[in-house]
Order: sequence, then C-alpha cells, then structure tokens
Amino acid sequence: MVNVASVEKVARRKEEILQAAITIFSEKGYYSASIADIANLLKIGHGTIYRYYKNKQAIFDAVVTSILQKLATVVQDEPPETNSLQEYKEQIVRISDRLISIFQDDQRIARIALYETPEGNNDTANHVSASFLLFSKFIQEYMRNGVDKGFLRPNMDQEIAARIVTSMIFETIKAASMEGSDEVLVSRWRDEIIQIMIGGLGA
Amino acid sequence: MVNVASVEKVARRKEEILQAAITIFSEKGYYSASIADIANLLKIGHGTIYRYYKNKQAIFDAVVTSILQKLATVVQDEPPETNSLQEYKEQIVRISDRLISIFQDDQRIARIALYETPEGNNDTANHVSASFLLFSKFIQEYMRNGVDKGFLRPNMDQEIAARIVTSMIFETIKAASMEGSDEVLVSRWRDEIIQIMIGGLGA
Amino acid sequence: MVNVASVEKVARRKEEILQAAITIFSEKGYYSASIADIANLLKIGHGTIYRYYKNKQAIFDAVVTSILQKLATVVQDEPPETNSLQEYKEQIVRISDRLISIFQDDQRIARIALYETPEGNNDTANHVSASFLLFSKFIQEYMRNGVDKGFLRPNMDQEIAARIVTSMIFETIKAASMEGSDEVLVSRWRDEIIQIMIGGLGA
Amino acid sequence: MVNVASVEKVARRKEEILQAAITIFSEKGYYSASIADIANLLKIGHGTIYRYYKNKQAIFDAVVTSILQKLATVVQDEPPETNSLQEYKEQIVRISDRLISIFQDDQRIARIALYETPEGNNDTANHVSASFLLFSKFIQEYMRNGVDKGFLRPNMDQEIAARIVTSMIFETIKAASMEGSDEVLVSRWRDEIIQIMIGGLGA
DNA sequence: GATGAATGAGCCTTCATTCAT
DNA sequence: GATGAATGAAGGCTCATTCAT
Repeated sequence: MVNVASVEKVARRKEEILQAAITIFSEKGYYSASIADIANLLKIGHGTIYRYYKNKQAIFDAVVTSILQKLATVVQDEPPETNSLQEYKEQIVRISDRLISIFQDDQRIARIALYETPEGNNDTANHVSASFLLFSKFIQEYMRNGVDKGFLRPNMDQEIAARIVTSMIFETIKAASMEGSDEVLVSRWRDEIIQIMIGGLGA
Repeated sequence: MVNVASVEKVARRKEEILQAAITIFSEKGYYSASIADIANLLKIGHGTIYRYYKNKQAIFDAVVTSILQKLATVVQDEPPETNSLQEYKEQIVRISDRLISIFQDDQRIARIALYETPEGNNDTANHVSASFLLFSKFIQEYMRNGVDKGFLRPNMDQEIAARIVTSMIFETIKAASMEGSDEVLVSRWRDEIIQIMIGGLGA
Repeated sequence: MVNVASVEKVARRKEEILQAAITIFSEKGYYSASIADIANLLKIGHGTIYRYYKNKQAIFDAVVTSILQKLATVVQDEPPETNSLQEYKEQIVRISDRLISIFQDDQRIARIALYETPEGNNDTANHVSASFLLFSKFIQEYMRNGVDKGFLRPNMDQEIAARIVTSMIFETIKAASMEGSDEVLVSRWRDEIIQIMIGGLGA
Repeated sequence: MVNVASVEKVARRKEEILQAAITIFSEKGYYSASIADIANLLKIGHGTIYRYYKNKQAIFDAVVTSILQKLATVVQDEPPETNSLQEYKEQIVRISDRLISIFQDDQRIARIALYETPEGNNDTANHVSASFLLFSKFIQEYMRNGVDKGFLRPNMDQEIAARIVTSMIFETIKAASMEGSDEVLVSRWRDEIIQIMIGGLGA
C-alpha cells in the first residue's frame, strides 16, 4: 500500500518536473534553460529536481522520449494496410490531423519536436530530428504497402519518397502549430499537401 | 590610400574570423562553441575578435547573413520566367543542384544553414530557418509565374505550395550534404522530387 | 521495564550506526563519506541517523571516541610496574602485539585511528592524532617507572622519549595493518623496534 | 624579450597562487578550503586561479610537489657516505636541523607535509605521506652505508629500521614545528633521538 | 519512532567580455 | 592595433539537515 502510494507520488512528481521542463526547454532551448528555471516554475527548490532526474541531460532525454511516445501513438493506430489511393489519402489526412492536433494542444511540444537539436554531436544521425526519423520509417511502410497493392507508382524510390513526404507533413505541422493556425489555414495546408501527393503541381 | 589599405585589411580580418566562426559553429553549435575556439583556430588573441565583432551573437549573425547571401545567388540567377512545365522542371533541377553543390563544397555551411539554432527566441518567426524562408519566397514567385503562364495548377495555394516544395528541396539538400552523398544518391533524390512535383505519388 | 528495553534498543541502534560509520569513514574519509552512505549500508532512512546523532561531526566524534576506548583497554591491562629491562621489553612486545591484533582484526579502525582527519582546526593540538596522544601518555608512565627502578637511562627526557617510542610503535602498527602484514613481517618489525629500543643502531 | 617577461610573470603569478594555496590548505585542509578562499587572500577574482591551474586538485598537487622539492634538497646535500657512528650521528643532526628549520620557517608547510591525507584513496601507498616515504628511502641508504662500513649493526633489517628512524625524525619535526618550539625544546628532542638511535633506552 | 522528500547553502568550473599594456 | 590577463556572473550539482507524515 505504502509502496503503491509512494510510487505513484514519485511518478506524479517526475511528471510535474517533466511538464515544467517541456515548458522551459520549449521557451529557452536546451542551453539557455537552467535547472533553476524549471524549479522556479514549480516553486520548488532546485535540489529537488535532482531527486528525480540524474542531471540536466537526463531531463531533456526524458522530454524527448515523452514526446516521441506521444507521437508514436499516432502511427500505431494507422497500420500500413490501405487498399486504394483514396484510402491512402484519407489515412494521410488522419495522421496529419492528429499530429497537428497534438502540436496545437501543446505548442511547447512542437517547438521541441520540430527544432530539437542538442548540438555538438558530430554524429550525423543525431542531427536528424528523432521525431522526423520516427515518422519517416512509418511512412516508408505506407509506401511499400501502396506500391505492393498497386495504387502507388511502382518506380518509386520508397525510402526517399518517404522522407520527402515526411518533410511535407512536418512542414504542414510547423505551419499549423506555429502560426496563427486557425482551422481554415490548417485545411488549406492539408488540401494542398494531398493534391501534391496525389497529382503533383502540374496543370 | 592608407585608408583604403586599412579598410581592406579590416575586411580581410573580418572575413578570416567569419570563416573560422563558420568552422567552429558548425562543429560545436552556438552554445558549445567559444570565442576562444575561434581565436585559437586563427592563432590570434581572443580579445582581437572583439575589435571586429561586437560580441558572440554578432559573429553568429554575420555567419548566418553570409550563408544567406551565398544561397541567394542561386535564385538570383534563376528568374521566375520559365514557360513550360518542362522548363520549370529543369529550373528546379538546376537550383537543387547548385544548392547541393554549395553544401557539398562546404559542409560547414550545411550544418549551420539547416540547423542554425541560438534558440530561446520567443519570436516565432525566428524559429523558421532564415535560409528556408529565403527560398520559400522565391519558390512562391516561380509558382505564381507557372500559374500565370498556365502550366501549373490554377487552384494551387501558391504560398503553401511554395513552402511545401521548399521543404522537399531542403530535405534533398539535407540528405545530399549529410549522408555519404555520392552522385548516384543525389540523383535518386532529385529524380524522386521531380516526379512528385510533377505527377505526385499515384500509379 | 519499558524504559530499560527502550534504552537498550537506542543503545543498540547507536552502536549499529557507529559501526556503519566506522566502515564508511574508513573507506572514504570524513569529507567524502556521506550520511546517506552510512544509512544505505544499514538499509535505514538517512533521516533516522539524526535521531541518534546530532550531526555528521558528532558521529565522527563518537567513532574516534569508540576507537580510543578500544585502544585504551590495551594499556589498562599493562600497568607501569615492570622491574627489569627484560620485563619491560616483554611488555612492549605484548602492547605492540595487542595493538597490531586490534588493527588487524578491524582494518577500518586502523585507517581512522592512524589518519583521523576532519582538519581545518586551528587548534594545533588537534593535529596530533588522539590515539597517538593516548599512548604517548601511557608510555611516559612506563618510562618513569623504568627510570625510577633504574633499568632505563636516568638522563632520559621522559616526555620526549615517550613520544619517540610511541612513534616507533605506531609506525610498526601502520606497517602491520596496512601492508600485506603476514606474521613474518610483523615479527620483523617487532624485533627491530625492540632492538633499537634496547640497544640502538650501533654495531 | 616579451616572452621572457611574460613567462616570468606567469611564473610569479603561479607562485603567488601556490603560496596562497599553501596558507589556505594548511589552515583548512583540502576539503574545507575553497578556491574562493585562495582568491580572496590574494584579492583576485576566483576565475583568475583557473588561468594558472586546471582545477582544485591540480593546485593541491602543485602544493605537495613544491613541498617535496623543498624537502628533497635536504637529503640531496647529505650523501650516504659517512664513515663512523660519530659522523653518522652528526649527519642525522644536520638533517633533522635543516628539516626542523624548514618547517619552523613555514609552519604552513609542516601542517600539510605532516598531516596531508587526501582521503578516499583505497590505494594504501597514497595514505602514507609522500614526504615520509621520500625520507624513508634516503634513510635506508644511510643504513646500508653504515652496515657496509661496519659501524651499524649487521643484523639490522635495513628497510624497517629506516622507517622506524624516519618516524622518529618526523616525530621530532612535528614537535618542533607545532609546539612552542624554542631552541631549547628542539635540542632536547634532537639529543634524545640521537641517544636512542645510538644506544637505545637501556641504562 | 522512522522515514525520505524537500531544501538551499555552498562549491567548482566555464567563458563572454573588458581593458591596460 | 593586438593581446591576453583578469573578472565575475552564471549555472550544474552535492549533500547535510529539517520536518511533515
């Protein structure tokens, strides 16, 4: 009993700190954010934070992980099993809408997910945003499915096409989550992206 | 006379510092890079740098500006005056190739242009990479021209389509400048992007 | 009744903490040892320790006191009443052996007794190890007895000779408790110290 | 020229900091001493210290090294070449006197050299004061010489005897440098140690 | 009585910036 | 003009100590 309660309390505290960290990191970025900023936001002593996270980097890692988990749910509900261009189109719309909705609900997440780059890593892979990579992999599955089923171009370079499509979706998300982003604007983006995906730019 | 010589010398010194800054910032990122790193690379006293730039931020601003100028030359040579889808396609290829070539010649520039960071700006606009914005504006001109001339879809949302296309191009550039990036890979990307732009993904 | 039981329990707890403290302090030294280290060793909450000791310094004081008490038993059993150089020699051997045995039984005690540290005391006297002082006083009594009985040099400066002899004994103890310290090594030290005490170094 | 001057200035500054560090470390001990303490003593910014020493440990290492160098000069002037017990005795007196003089001139050095124990090292060797070890080695050479020349006991365990004698000398030094230590007291110690070394304690 | 969550003083260390030489 | 010595703000992190539960 005691354990359950305390485990829960610890989890709640970790979550509170995580949320404050998301706010602060999204406002100031990794380097400009200080542990004290996070503690002040929660009106707790800064030493307290170290009871829950080993160090600043660990907090940031937790932030990134938590965002990725949130994003992952979107694709988990969308298996690569559509059977026609129309279905595929609708699926892309659903995915975009849910992503946009996540980022609109919490603009802090958008700023981190879309621009997170704890620099100084020579490792190229790290320079590619983790959230981008996550979606790229999934989109590629959709591509494979579409080509297999025959409703997508067979000559497609699936890996590359997936990354291009991902970049389009992310660009939409950026626009949707950063700018004023009323419903009208969002649908303008969504419509345009679908049109390009389906038929390109040509007249 | 003396003045001319000295003005030139100052300009040369500023340029040397700029180049060193590009190297250091691209390797370490804004926050992890130190003024001393830049000075050491040039084997000059780090106090000297402050005779040419007001402070660290000013150096970084100069770096970004210089990169933008370099990128701007690409579009300056490509007026929005193509007359057919084919010509347009060829123009996009030329632009992509020149951008890729710039970034391959100087990978330092790529890392900064594509991931430029000093975050912590509440100003939303700043979060959109300056180089991205620059191209977006130009691409939009190409779109307008294409729609006006009738070889691009009239129902196109030009501003949005421009940003989507820019995102595709930049994704290509990232791939080209970061990854192994042999000629074969680059043309795979270029081909795919053209196909999507022209005819979408559909079979 | 209840009181007796509880008093006993408190004493037992204090002793447990003391033992853990001896272990930790001997391994890490005063400053590097943390209250949490001691608590963890006992698998108790670190707050609990403060119910038994006022603060960290008080624990260390108790440690030193406890060690001194242990060492004191050695000399308490050896009254300064020997009647010949031979008896005296044998007494010194007994004392050394018992000290060595204490320190070999519990190497933790050796590390603390011989190097006890919380420095930063301006008080000069504190710089002399408490255990050293304890023995010095006793050895001086042996000296007095020996001179009185006529088997030790009458021109001896008893206080000083006592400290010199103590330093020899402690050096032996250090060697015995720190280094490999097999029985052979210990007797080499003991033999040499006796020889020096009795007849010096000369041929 | 410029270089020579600057090298000299750097050396002087390092020396100033070293001296301040010796003062502070001797008063407070390694852990209780803070970089700020040292800087305040010199009335300089604490950041300045890091221009001359990598970190706190490096300062302490320099302190220990400097003390050891000072001590080493004492034995360097006293080769193990005496030819009689009398000469040997005189040599020991000279060495003791010079050591005592060093420590009396600078009591700070004494406190560090005689009680320095940067704890937390499991490595046994480190626990033995470096200055003690240094002298031990030399004294052993004197022993060997004395036994070879026949004026010291042939059955002597040279290594052990050397450490025992060193401990006597160091005890003398402690007394001389810590306590009131007028000339009279010092000679009482010196006389007693010589007597013990030569003829032991017996009547 | 026991616990461990919370606290914040305190410390080391880095580095942008200034300025005397 | 160039230099680099000096500075101190700033920030990450530890841990002894307190106290509500």
